[in-house]
Amino acid sequence: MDEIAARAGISKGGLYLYFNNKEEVFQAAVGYAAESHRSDAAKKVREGKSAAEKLRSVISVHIEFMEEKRKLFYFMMGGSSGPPHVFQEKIMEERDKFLAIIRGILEEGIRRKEFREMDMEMAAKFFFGALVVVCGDLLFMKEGEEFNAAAVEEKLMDLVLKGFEEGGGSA
Amino acid sequence: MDEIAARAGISKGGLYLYFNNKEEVFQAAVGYAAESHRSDAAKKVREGKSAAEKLRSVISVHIEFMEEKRKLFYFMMGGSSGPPHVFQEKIMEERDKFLAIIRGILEEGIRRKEFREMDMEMAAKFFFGALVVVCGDLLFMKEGEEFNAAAVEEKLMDLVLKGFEEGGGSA
Amino acid sequence: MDEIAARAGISKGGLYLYFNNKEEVFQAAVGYAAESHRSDAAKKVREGKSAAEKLRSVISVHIEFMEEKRKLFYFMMGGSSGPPHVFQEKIMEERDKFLAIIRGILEEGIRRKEFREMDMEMAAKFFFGALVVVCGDLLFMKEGEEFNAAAVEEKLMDLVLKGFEEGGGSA
Amino acid sequence: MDEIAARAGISKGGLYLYFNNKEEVFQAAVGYAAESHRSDAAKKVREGKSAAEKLRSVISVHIEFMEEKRKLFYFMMGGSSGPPHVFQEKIMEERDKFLAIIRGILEEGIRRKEFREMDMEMAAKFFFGALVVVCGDLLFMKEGEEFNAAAVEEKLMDLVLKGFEEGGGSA
DNA sequence: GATGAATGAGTATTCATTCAT
DNA sequence: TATGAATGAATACTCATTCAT
Repeated sequence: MDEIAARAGISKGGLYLYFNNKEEVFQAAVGYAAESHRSDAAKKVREGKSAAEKLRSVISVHIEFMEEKRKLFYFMMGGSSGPPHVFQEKIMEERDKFLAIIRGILEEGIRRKEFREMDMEMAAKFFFGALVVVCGDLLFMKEGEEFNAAAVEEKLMDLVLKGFEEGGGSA
Repeated sequence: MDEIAARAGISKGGLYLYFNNKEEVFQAAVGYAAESHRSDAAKKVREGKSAAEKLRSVISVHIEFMEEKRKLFYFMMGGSSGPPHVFQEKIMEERDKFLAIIRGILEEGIRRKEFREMDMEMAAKFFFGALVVVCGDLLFMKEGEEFNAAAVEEKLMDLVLKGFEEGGGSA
Repeated sequence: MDEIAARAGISKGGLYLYFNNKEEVFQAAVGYAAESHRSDAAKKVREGKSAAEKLRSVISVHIEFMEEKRKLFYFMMGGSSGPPHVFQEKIMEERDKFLAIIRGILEEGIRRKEFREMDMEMAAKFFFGALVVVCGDLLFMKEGEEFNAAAVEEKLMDLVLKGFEEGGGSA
Repeated sequence: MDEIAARAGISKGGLYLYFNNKEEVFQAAVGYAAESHRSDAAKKVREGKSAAEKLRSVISVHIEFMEEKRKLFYFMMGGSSGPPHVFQEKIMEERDKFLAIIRGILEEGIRRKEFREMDMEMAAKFFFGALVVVCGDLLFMKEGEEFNAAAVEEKLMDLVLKGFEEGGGSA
């Protein structure tokens, strides 16, 4: 809390005027970041024409998020005090809201026959997991290193849409 | 450390005969688990005929791992004290070794024309992320709930191989 | 201080316009309560004909005080922060003034041959202690419970005047 | 806790090996002191022939206690953390056990016709209050001052047995 | 004068680490 | 070798006090 207060530019006691304990600070930080992430995603998704285009928007928003929010990410991992209360309930809660956005896109894609029939619950997690791990590298970039967002976006979409298999639909 | 010593059936002081500090205990635990995970995976992978079959083996081994090692997983997440020392370097290190196995399978698949050309670095992370998040639910299963491993395996493989797109090669 | 200010109907900062610190607030509160207690006692004592009647007045005023000033009493016991600054000097100071009133009654009683010769310093404390502890129960009365003031007064006076011994002067 | 640990000659952490929190330290200290006080009193009381002699024993034991346990008394008044949880429940609890001893003596005295009929509950508090306040002075004695225990004992017993009234049984 | 947001010294509690036995 | 009692640095939280408005 000392450090958080210092970074926030207020006193330790001041933190407690707005939050009752560290858990609440944590939740507020996670909640705020997740909400802005989702609203960024939702906005860009709305602009997409096809479901595929929308998925691509989610990817690009996530990449931006990872580029900007490194610090917050570290805080989220350091987490609130004590054991990982069921793996940081707040994080899981926000994750689930994010998964809902993805599921929405999948539903639309299936309706439009852009995507094939599939277990959407799982497919959403599939996409989310792939996205998070692939973009996770952004947290470990050194000063000089480059991260070609456009290329990552392209390749990720390709894998998501066509899978690994040779002779897929793209042929 | 009290709890770790108790579970290990030795004294707290005894722990320090074998490890210099908590970080080392953590690293040993993670290292051991990851190694056995990898060797289980490697063994089963060797039995697979096709690259696809091998990827499927990775999935089934991971599911077993998650079912058996819940406790360890919590420990890994609770982690050593303090902030995510560069996101738990040891975990990342072991992850990278695991990614290497996956990359190996991908290479083979591409060579055999089973899989198409792709950025293997990214594809490995893609597969790994999807696998981890989809199987992460196993950590939150309640006593009574069921987890149909065979079905999960099936669906995951299908998504990995053919992607989301309608009219893929499976048709 | 937050709570005190709130109860006083002014702002926390305002408290510091009238008092320099919490200790002074405490002293003022104790002083005020003690003074009004003493003046109530003194007035009723003046109306008493005999010394015994006057002692009885002290008892009845104290009972009223305890009934009305519970809250204040808790505050006095919670006290200012830290260790009992020589057992709350202010409280002792006010106690001593109260003891003086009792001593005055005893003197009068002895002069009038109502009371026998005795160490008045001690006798005053004797009376005061008995009074405070017996009436202390008032602080712990539950909502429904009854406290028969008249009966308490009667019994206390009887003990004070005649003591425990069988075959005392009342016979 | 820092200070308590220092005085006890152990480390702050060490305190927590034996007590779970400050409240428990407080209770243990009060409990221990009260128990030894009561057992001292009980022992000396057993030696007394008459009920009066027994009451006198209680007085003399209490005087010794006050002389020896000043420090503890200060601690008890500084109390555990927070507000006077219903006036320090533990203290009240121990006080009640002490009152029971006094009541026992009173019962015996009444049975033997040494004492007259009276409300023993109240009489016990009466005696206890008088005793505590009269002997409370011991806490404030300066270095040079004298406290004549025998004289205090004598006078207190006289007041308790015969009361204030002129022409009592002592005549 | 009056306010209440902001401060930071102070305190109870935890837990990785040590060391006498 | 093995133990576990003891340590003390670290940390979340409180609350009397201040001061810009």
